[in-house]
Amino acid sequence: MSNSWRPGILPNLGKADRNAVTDLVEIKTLDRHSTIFSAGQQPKGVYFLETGKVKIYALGNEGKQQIIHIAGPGELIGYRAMFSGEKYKVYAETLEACRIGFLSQDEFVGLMDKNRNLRDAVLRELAKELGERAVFVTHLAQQTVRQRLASSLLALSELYGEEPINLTREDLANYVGTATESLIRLLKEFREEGLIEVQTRKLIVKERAKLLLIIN
Amino acid sequence: MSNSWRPGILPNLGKADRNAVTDLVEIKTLDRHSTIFSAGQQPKGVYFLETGKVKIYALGNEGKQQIIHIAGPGELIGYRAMFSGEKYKVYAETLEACRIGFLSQDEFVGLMDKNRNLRDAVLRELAKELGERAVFVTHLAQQTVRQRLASSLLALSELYGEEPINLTREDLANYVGTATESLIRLLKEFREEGLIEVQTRKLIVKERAKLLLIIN
DNA sequence: CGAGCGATTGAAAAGACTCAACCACCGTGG
DNA sequence: CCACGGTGGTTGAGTCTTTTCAATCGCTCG
Repeated sequence: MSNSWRPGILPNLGKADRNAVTDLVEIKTLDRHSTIFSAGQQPKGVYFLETGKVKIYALGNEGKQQIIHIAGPGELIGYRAMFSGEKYKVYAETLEACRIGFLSQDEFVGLMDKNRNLRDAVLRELAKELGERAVFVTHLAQQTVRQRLASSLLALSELYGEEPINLTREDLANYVGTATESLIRLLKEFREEGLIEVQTRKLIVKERAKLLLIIN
Repeated sequence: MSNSWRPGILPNLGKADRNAVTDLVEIKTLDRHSTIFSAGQQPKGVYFLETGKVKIYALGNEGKQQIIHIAGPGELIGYRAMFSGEKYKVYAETLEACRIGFLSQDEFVGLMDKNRNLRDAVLRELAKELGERAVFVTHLAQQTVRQRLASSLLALSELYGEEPINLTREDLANYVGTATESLIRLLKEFREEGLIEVQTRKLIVKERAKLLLIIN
């Protein structure tokens, strides 16, 4: 039970266990704006995102996207619906060119049967995400858009690491859960307050501490 | 892969598998307003709710509760944090007198090791809840309070079955994710529109179809 | 009977959204 | 090489939902 649990299933496995999964996939390259799967489809297996970023989003009644998660390199994608035996409730679409592999349900479940570490990692990941989502629900319900943008920028800067955050205003708005125009106005405020640096599409978090203060 | 998957882990197991779990617990009675566990505590096992209702909630920054889930008879509670190896992120508190049993982590994990059905049911339940929560996030972000109240009333009327929904205005507001006063005003509207019947604490859904229409 | 919690109402303020218009950048095709 | 079209970004104004604050009510329980 170490504290350094990283996002995703695979990053927390040892090299051998991880390779047991990744050796089975054939990596293909996908362009930006490619759909990996769509809501309503029956899951056939899981996807391994080797490089790139993928947005996972649900569609609201008026067709507005709610981005639930942005997956990064090393993550498995699409396992939730597979395990629940349901159809996908969300869409997965590449945000940039990605290298992605596929593993059929039979193969993956076969590995899980043989490999207790993998089984535990899957269980643990599902449980962890469920907890995160409880917190997320609370934030969404109780925090102002300003606070949520601060949270989002911090989370995204983790994901993007050294690179600047690179999302359209609309995607960012759909991630934060607000209107595009509201997001733009707040970005402007944050820039004027020196919290972030903005180069059109590229955002750089400058003052983590102050963003944390906004969240409070 | 039947379609009639019911909420919770145990209700979807066969009688034998279910009893393997419930036979190990010693049922105790808890009064209304009893705390089962609190955020920050280290999980020691799981709880089996034989009868009664339990609210699961997170606390926001200003101390406001966000009710994530209301558990009913037959449900297991508290497994998420146990599986993720984290401390509880949420609180569990009885909404009425309850009969509850406890099963230690070792006992439960031991059962899972021996019983594939239980293992699968746990996995499936976690995956299912995770999907539900994605939909919930989308609703919270995109729907009006009025729409969310309609959804909530429908969900709660499932849980309460024949009996009227029995929650304080504050709990209901914290479930919907709104201010108590806003909730009260909307309840009044719904009552005037004949959608529900209100007897102080007891709510009865009268017009399911019209509530669905509000959600759209 | 009084305390206190839960429920209710009114009025005002605030936060966020919508709509509409306009700008800016970029790749394309003439 | 430049005009064109389109997508994405920005701004302003007005509206509306929802929250907040303050006050009142009413029931229940010791």
